[in-house]
Amino acid sequence: MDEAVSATAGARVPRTERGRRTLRLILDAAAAEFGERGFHEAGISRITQRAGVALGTFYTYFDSKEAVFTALVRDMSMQVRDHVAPRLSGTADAIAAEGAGLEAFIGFARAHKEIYRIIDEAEFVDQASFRTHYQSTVDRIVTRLRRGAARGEVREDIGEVHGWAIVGMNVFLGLRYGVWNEDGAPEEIAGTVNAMLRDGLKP
Amino acid sequence: MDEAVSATAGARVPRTERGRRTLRLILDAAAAEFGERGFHEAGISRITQRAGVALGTFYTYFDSKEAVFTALVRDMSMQVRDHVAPRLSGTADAIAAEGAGLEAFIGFARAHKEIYRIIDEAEFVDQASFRTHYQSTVDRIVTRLRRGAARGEVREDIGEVHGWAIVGMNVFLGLRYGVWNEDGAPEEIAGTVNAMLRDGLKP
DNA sequence: CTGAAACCTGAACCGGGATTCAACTTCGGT
DNA sequence: ACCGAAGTTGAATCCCGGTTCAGGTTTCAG
Repeated sequence: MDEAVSATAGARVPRTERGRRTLRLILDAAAAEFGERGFHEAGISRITQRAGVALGTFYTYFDSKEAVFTALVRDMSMQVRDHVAPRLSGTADAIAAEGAGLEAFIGFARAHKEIYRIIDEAEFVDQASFRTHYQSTVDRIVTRLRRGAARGEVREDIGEVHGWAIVGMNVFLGLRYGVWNEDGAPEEIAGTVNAMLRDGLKP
Repeated sequence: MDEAVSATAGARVPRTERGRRTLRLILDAAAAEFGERGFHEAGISRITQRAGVALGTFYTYFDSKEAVFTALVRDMSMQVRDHVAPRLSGTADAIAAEGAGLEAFIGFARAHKEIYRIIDEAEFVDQASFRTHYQSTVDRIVTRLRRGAARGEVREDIGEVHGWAIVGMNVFLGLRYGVWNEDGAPEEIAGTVNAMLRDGLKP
């Protein structure tokens, strides 16, 4: 975890170098704690222990347990985007790009199994963050596909529904083949989905 | 809510008529409470108030808060299946059947918005129930598609990956177009997905 | 009718953990 | 050097809700 501290809106901004260091410690500890135990089982005191700071220090930087969580959702959201984005360019066409996106996402999920315990648990802890994350993900997908349509690579009638369908696929495949069990190579899974996305399921 | 009480394994089985009535009251109250507030915000005392019984009565039927929740997940899971299954037959082919399944699911989600606060929150409260539900859903989809493949209606290489992809699509579309916002007719959404499933996204 | 099992009641218990705060230490600019 | 701001500390406070239980009521088989 080496997110830019600037990314963590909602946190009180440290004025000194020491403060920045401490905030980073707390943030990383929180990601680990929430990732392992989920929001409700996680404890502020456990977070501060992990971080190696006193309990009260936490409240120098965050107003509440919910506040760190929100900051983390935002951060993870950006991490996913930044990890997937570069893998999209250099693909043959818009459909191949979505396949590459899925492959990158599964890889990310394997390396950051805490992602579901943070972003997805937000559905039940901090709906606003959850919706924002997925809506913007959908927006990016739809934009990419429409550009592909303009280039004649995909059908013309791309809409939000396609975006939500693809996000849903990716999320569940990431959970099943990234977090729960690492059977199957990401490339193969992405390949299967790619074929389905390109030609459909008909024989 | 009028689930068969027999469906609720995990609950202590009532011996008298009065007992069966009370258990049903608690179960329905719990579904409403969990549906509105989510697992952690829900309260046993609030459930018993809704049900119109004393606090202690709850523990005549369930060992813990988790226990009712598990019973409810199982019950909702069966309700979804029973609502979707009949809509699958009478469709033109295996691909059309999946479209019909999605349409039925969105309808169910609109009528039972508590579904995500129960089945999906189980990912963070009772993983075993969550996995069982989705694995069996995937199994059903894969079985259907393979039968379709045998009839020459879909491609031969159907595997688990296709099943998880379809479930993921359905879950996210149900959340977006069933629970969050009812814009768009289920038939249209299902139609869009159907076209995608049949022919893919290529022009 | 009757007595034992089944059921119901709700006040009291209890543990856990989020949040506060007043005293103390370190930092950084002058 | 010095001082105000920034940061740190952890014991104490506070609240909340899940669970227990001893005593009462209802049911129903015989």
